[in-house]
Amino acid sequence: MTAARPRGRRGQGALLRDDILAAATRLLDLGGEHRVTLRAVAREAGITAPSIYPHFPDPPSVLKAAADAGRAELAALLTASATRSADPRRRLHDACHAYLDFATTRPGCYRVMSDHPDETTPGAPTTGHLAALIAECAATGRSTSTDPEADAVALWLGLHGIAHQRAAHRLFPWPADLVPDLVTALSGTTRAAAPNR
Amino acid sequence: MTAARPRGRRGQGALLRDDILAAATRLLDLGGEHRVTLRAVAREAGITAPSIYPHFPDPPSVLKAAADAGRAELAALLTASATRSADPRRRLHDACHAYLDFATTRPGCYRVMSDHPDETTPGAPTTGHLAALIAECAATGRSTSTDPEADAVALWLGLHGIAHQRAAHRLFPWPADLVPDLVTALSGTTRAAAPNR
DNA sequence: TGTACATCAGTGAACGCGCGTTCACTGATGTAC
DNA sequence: TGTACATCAGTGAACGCGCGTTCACTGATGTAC
Repeated sequence: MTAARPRGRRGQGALLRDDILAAATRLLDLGGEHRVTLRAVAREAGITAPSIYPHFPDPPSVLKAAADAGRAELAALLTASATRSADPRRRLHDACHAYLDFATTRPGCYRVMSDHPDETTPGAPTTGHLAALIAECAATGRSTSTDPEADAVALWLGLHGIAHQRAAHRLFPWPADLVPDLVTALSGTTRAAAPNR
Repeated sequence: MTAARPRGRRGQGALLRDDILAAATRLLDLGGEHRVTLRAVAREAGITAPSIYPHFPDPPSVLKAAADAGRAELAALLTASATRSADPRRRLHDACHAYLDFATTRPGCYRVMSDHPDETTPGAPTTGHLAALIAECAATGRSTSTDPEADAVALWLGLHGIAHQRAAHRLFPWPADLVPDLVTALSGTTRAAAPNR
């Protein structure tokens, strides 16, 4: 339980919404979805439970908002990863590692993102980024992909499989080149340029 | 709630264990893990809640037992899938479809299997089957795999990604050849013999 | 500038619910003599 | 063969807990005059 939150000033009520979301995300990454109850979130945010109602109609909508915030955060990380290399193959691998790093450092948030997905576009924001990168590789002769959109979906699903099972078996000795091999196979890129990571 | 279960005869007490497990599995596939409470399982099995204690020490152990039973069931399906074709490539694809069919028809059970995994060997029983099939393909020149164990892990993770996200987006129009393409890419088999399924 | 008032951002007590868990018990069934 | 008894497979009532949700309220802050 956090120290009591000072009462907001008039007109600043919306600030509490962010505090609630931050508290929920903290609980999520600490102990998983079942820890995110209205009362627990209120305790974590230093307020009382009824104070949540003006900002969220019910508990599921808090989780949905946390998932949406996670997707926005992941989108920013993917965008940032594209600035770290000039080689499109390298950028593709960097994006995949950014995805997996997010899943590792924010396990509860990652999980709630797949359990409360963006219903209209599964894979958002990941598949869009990956498709663009695969298309770029294909356009410059670095990938044999003829359908970057479909290959991006397959690659995303592979990454999700890795992220999800890794979270369950943190100590298991996974194959050494699991990630680069999977990325290479599913993106149709040549093995030669797999980055040394 | 099921009709009251007739009281077992003397010496038949262990039968209730199977009834409890069956009730838990039913709830699992109907509504997910959070529906599996001791009281709900007891209602579904037609008994009272305290009757569960002689058979399971606590709620998590019921879920763990359900996951173990699911793994045994999946192992049997994978074994059965290997009898349907003489072509190793075809058998590999059949095994992958058997895996995905299990995940589709038993969603709650599949999910609890990944949430309560066999801690010593992740991927059991799937990776063992897949590794043998990939090795067979490689031995007969139908796969370029040089490390069937590692490739089986990657393939399993890809299948898991598909199974897990499909469950969340049942109506999404996934790429038409998603499964055969992913299986082919991750197993190193040649595209020519992908079965028409 | 002063003052009455409306509003905003919450609080705190209370409710009913389903849960896990305990305990004493019951009644049918098998067993010892 | 008959009968007393031990045991087994459960039952049913009760407990304390955390939960979601409601309601009347409070006290600081801004606003109208």
